[in-house]
Amino acid sequence: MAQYHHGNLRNALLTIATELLAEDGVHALSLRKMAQRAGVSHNAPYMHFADKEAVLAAIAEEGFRELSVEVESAISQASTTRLQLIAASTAYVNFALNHPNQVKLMFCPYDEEKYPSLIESSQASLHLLFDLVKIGQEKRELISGNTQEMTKAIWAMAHGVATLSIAYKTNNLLPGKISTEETISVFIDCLLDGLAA
Amino acid sequence: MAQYHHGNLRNALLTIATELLAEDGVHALSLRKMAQRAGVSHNAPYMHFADKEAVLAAIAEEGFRELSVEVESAISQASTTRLQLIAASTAYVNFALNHPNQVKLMFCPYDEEKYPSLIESSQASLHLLFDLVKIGQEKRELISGNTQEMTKAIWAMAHGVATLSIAYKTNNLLPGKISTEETISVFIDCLLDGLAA
DNA sequence: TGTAAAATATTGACACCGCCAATATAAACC
DNA sequence: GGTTTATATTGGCGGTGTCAATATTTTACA
Repeated sequence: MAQYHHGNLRNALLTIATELLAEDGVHALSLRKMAQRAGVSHNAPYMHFADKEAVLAAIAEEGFRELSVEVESAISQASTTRLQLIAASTAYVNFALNHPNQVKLMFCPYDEEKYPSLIESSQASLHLLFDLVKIGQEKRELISGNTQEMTKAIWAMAHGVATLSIAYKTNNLLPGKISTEETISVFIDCLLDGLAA
Repeated sequence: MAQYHHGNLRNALLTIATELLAEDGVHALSLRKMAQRAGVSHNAPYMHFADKEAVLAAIAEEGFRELSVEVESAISQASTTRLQLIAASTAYVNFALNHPNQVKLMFCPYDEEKYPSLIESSQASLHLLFDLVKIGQEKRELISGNTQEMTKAIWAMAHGVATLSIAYKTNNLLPGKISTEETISVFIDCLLDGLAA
């Protein structure tokens, strides 16, 4: 028998929302459809989310958490700084390719005061890369320089590959190359070794 | 007196749509509001656009055209390849900061068969950068190597800075630096000179 | 020039949406 | 046990994309 109180509606809604998002994009994600799939009334979600944007922010936050897990795992399986940077960036891009609609939500402008935990989890993701660069510098595998600027240069490159890969998913970003790792490897090598003659 | 036939409704709608998009984001862009502002009935837009997506694709296409103009102009005002790359990337990022919602539409996945002219204009934008790299190689200011891969590495970096700047507009991507050009200059130098020790 | 055809715009409708208000039910607390 | 609080429901409002049918204007051709 159906109980009046769902028990764990917030989590159930988030799971459903993430599914809807992955299946048909953000335009197909509606509070009413979420409620219907969860077997509750069309207004039940408003007990757990202030509005639709709050749902999107929660999905984005969860995305940063999952991204951090994958990037951290990838880093731990590589030895040199160069290989770690390739591994981390590959994980970043693969995550984007596996969750394109979620990643789009992750990099939308949100009100920081409304969603402080979102900012927190996004900064945690970036911090993984920062530590990588810092250790690389200490190991003398990277040039000494402003760690933060170097981190953001690498981040920008990985993020650019990720977002462009999403936009041009059908035709590979780098024709001829097959895997994400090969593609990323080329770009990270460019960044580490430089393009100037 | 108001005429039954508008005369140039398609262009008028596109102008209005671009305004609505810039003002309040894609969620505030509705066919009905466009029609209302243009002074036509709520179904008149369907004479000129198959559906809402077609409007978004048209806005994206126009965006690539404007981007090309600005990037080309920036390139022509710089001398060395390094300065041209900085100028082009700065123009790219500034365009993104000036038209954030439009840029988001420009880098969504579209059906290539539905919007062939959109693909065309986007490739034209990328070609500007490709030519820049190729000439840089010929002038021996860039290393010899796969021109396409190098182009896309630079593109990815510029695009990453652009999209991250949009997402984190409020707090500058690079605290301490002020202008976009300074920020970009740092990153392009990273890419040209390399980060490996 | 007159008329048929095509292009353009309108009215009306439907299902869906986010969100608000009022109400009902269940749980928690003392 | 009774009150307070959290949770969920019903009902409704204005807005949205899109379809169908209709009306008007322009174009094209005889």
